[in-house]
Amino acid sequence: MATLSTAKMTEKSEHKKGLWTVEEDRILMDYIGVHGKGKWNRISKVTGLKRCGKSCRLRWINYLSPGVKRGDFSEEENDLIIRLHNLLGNRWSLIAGRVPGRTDNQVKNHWNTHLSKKLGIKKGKNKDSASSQILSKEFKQSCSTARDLNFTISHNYDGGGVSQKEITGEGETQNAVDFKDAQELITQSDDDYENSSWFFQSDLKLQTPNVMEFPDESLDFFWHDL
DNA sequence: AAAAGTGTCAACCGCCGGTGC
DNA sequence: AGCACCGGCGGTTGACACTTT
Repeated sequence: MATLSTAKMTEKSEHKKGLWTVEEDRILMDYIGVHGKGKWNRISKVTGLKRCGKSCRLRWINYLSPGVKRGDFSEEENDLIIRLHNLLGNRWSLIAGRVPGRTDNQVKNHWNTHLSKKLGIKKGKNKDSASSQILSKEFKQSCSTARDLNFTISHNYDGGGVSQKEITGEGETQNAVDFKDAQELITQSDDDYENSSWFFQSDLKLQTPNVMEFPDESLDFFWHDL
């Protein structure tokens, strides 16, 4: 929480670092109350607050924003995060966008400190789990909007009863219908995630990169009943 | 009681993409 | 086209709290 004790000024920058004080929070809140969000780099000029724009933005998003939920994660939230992480990898902002009241930083911290342990996942440079790393640029360029999408989700199940599932969509209505199938795959997960037939990507070869290329809003129908 | 070890999480950093000039 | 600026992202760090010895 905010404290006056350890904050230091750097040699190079006039911007303060470290934990935010109550007074700094108040200044930032006042500024946003008057000017609204955005233009973060102007805050220090307008208010005299010795914080860089990035720091202000982060403080607002992760702490001061009224929509931010505090406290422990519920079982439902854990469940949702695990499912989404399995699907999206370390796309924390995308995951957080589907967990009401939680920020990407909260979700990321919670995953790293609680859920990854719970699931027995070792932290490391696992590019496989962070499947966003292997996105195709061509795909990115070709999928600028949800309506443009012709997506394919492939699953290789050994034990899940589905050896190969391909889902394609052409236009919004068709997508909504076809994604019910995808949703079924997702909801096949049971309570024991460690034993879940769809959890380990190395076994599954769940090819999420395509899915992850969807614009955030285009996923609404996909997550609808998740 | 105190030192050492461990866990948690707020905040920082570097990078990247979008935008405007 | 090239540059600067800004906002956003994921990875990482470090201060503090808590637990163990």
